[in-house]
Amino acid sequence: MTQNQILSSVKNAELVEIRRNQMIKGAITLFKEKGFHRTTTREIAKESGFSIGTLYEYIRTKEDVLFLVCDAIYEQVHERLEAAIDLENPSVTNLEKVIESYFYLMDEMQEEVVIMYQEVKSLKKDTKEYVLQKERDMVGMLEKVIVTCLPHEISKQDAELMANNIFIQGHMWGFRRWVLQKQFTLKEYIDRQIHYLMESLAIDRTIAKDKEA
Amino acid sequence: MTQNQILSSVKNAELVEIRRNQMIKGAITLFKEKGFHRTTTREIAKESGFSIGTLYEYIRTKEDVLFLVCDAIYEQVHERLEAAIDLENPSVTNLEKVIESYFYLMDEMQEEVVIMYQEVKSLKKDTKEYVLQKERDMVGMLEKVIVTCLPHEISKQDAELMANNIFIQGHMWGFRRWVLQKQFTLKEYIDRQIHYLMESLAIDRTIAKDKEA
Amino acid sequence: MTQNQILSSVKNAELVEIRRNQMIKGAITLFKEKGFHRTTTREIAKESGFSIGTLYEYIRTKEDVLFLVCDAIYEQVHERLEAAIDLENPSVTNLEKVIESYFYLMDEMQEEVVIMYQEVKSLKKDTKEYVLQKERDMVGMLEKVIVTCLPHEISKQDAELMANNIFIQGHMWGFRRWVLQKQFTLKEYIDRQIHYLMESLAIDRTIAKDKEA
Amino acid sequence: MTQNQILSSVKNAELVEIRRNQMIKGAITLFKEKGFHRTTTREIAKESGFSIGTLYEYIRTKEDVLFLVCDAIYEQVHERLEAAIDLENPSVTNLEKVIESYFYLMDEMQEEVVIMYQEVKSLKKDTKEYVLQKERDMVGMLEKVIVTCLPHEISKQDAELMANNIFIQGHMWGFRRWVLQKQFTLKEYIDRQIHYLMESLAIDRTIAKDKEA
DNA sequence: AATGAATGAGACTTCATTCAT
DNA sequence: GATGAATGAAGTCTCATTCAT
Repeated sequence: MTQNQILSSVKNAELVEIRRNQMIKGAITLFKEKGFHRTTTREIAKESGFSIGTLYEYIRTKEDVLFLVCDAIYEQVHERLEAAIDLENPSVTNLEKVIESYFYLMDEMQEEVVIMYQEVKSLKKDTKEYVLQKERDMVGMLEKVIVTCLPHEISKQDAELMANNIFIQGHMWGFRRWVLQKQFTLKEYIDRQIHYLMESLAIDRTIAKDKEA
Repeated sequence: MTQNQILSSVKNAELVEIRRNQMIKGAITLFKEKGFHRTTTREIAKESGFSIGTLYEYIRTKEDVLFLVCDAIYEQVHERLEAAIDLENPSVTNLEKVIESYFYLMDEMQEEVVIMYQEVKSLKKDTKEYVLQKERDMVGMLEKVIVTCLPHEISKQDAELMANNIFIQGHMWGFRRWVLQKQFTLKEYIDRQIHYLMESLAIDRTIAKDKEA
Repeated sequence: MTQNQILSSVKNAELVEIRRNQMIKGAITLFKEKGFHRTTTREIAKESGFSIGTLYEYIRTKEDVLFLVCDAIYEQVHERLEAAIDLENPSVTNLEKVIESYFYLMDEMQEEVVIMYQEVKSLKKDTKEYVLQKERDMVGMLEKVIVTCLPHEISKQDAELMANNIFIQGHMWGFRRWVLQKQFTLKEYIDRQIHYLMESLAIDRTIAKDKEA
Repeated sequence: MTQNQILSSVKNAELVEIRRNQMIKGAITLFKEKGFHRTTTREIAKESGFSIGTLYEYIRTKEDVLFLVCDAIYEQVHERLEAAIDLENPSVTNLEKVIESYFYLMDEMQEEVVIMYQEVKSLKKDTKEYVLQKERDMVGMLEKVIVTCLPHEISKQDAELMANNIFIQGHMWGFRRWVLQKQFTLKEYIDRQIHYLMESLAIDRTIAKDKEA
């Protein structure tokens, strides 16, 4: 579905998926280590377990690999996030759980997140748009959870701001790890961040409670 | 002072500073556009207004330019931040003012910030350490303001967390501009972020007020 | 066998040998003309009949070419010298024949010898050691012939000295050609050098004859 | 006198000589270490104790430095050799003394000799001719000593051959030092070489003695 | 489909030489 | 006479991409 933006000379769709997944896995390993620009296509091919010739049977340019990687990363975040969200029973507790899940996920995907921060800009306009849209979707999911789970009204704008804040606080755990992970365990980090997020909604909650009353 | 880590064949220190500033200016322009890796040393020389030979009279390698750029950016942030901080008269209002100043600064330096996010990783161990230390210093300044201006006690850990949050919320305005700057004016963004930051300290403030009483 | 010290990205060993031989041939042509330092890698590639990219598929650095050339030259000398030596029937005549063959060989390889004299010093420690060892081997072969073919005893030291003298008298024909080849035909040169070499062993020979008697 | 082939913008002849001697000294130091091609003009200037600009006041091109160096080396050999030769009282002992002196000189000037072997070829036609002529002169001096000191007649050709042999046996001590200087002390080397040289003239000497009788 | 040898544009960097001060 | 900053041609090497097998 999503990978179809990238042309391949190989017709067998199943094979294309297999090879591209090998490629994504190999590329992420390398990008984590040395970044996109310092990684060569030969290295990607080798790490993926096939030859440079074969690599180019499945992509057209090196940038295609970057796109596949970015796409795969967001795809993974999307899946996991979706699985964590349950809008059937909205509640503040529920909101907290989603945020907690998201933070745990970001801990797992620290290095992938760093790749995104560093390399997305290297994508060409079109593919960049596409990847950024996926990112927006993800923030949108958080935003929806906020709006749905809060007991009181919150402006669209404020909801978006909170969603963005949560979003990057998740990333921050990864890309500022050399500072944060010295001072906090993951659990502490999550607890304090959620604590402050909830605090920042306090007054409104009071008002909301008044409304309820 | 800070540039002295990079060797130059030119002896005249004053001239070195002039040329390096030209170089930093030119490089930032180009890095904003196409990033460090896609910018060639020839382009940097040309944009700086001198020949490739002259460029290499003032640096040893291309990476030196990146270091100079990163160093200059943090230097600028440091100066401006320092100027904005007044610890003589600590008060919550004062804290708000510092945060506001910082956000305005981050608006001005959006693209520089993006460069840092994308390219710092390309620095070699030593220079990276140096640059990251400067970053830590900056967060440290925010942390100190928080501790000093809050009317109540706050744990070292929490102060650090808040400082980090503020720090990256400033960056976020720049590197997520395609989202945020569609929904917020700068003033709105600053207002809402400060609003929520203050809220998140609410309970404590109440306690503090109780103490005062 | 000997070329294996130099890494190649190309796996096919047979092809590596073919290309390297092209390269050695091309490089020797150019080194004769302008020396190692004044010859560019592009020129070597062109003279060898392939592109600069291909050149670097078979070597890592320009110095590798020099090593390959030095190695090939000594390899050739070695083979030819070995073929000329017959230790089954040691005799003074036999010794004279070996020396003669060696001088003829040095005549053929004049320019290669000049290359060695001028450029070996440019090799890095390791490869230089390797090449010099090969040279020692060659002198060792001459030394062995001397010891074996002389009818009388000769000290190890003297044998080594004679071998070294013969060795460089062979070279001298090439690197002092602008003097010697004006005054001597090759045959004359060989005759007179052998004459004097034999004379210098005269007394000993007499002693030897006495012994025999 | 000899340096006058090289143009200088500086008029003061005395100064020119001073500066050029500094230059030659500095350059030899560097050429010993890394050869002509790997030494930069900047390094030569620095080692000589003045600036690159000044260097170019006294020469026109880098090759001029090489010429000055080669010229100076032969000049020195020439002077020393001349001092050692005394044709007033020709005798075999006298010949031996000259050869001995020459070998001692070559021991002192080992590295300079290596420079000559490696770099003369880099000189342009004209200057090369000039330097080679000086070399021929030196061999000529040896030749003359041989002819004069030998008690018997020797053909012009043979005298030249012997002179050339002696000439390069002197060099050999330096450029094959890693072999010879392990096996011989300087004294041993000289003794054995002279021994064999004298032996090679043995028969003739006998004849000569007959004549005398 | 898979391979890997071949290609060459283009990157970084050096360094001999000049010339204004 | 001395200086050293400026220049840019030219060198080495890399690597994305192609294509014959």
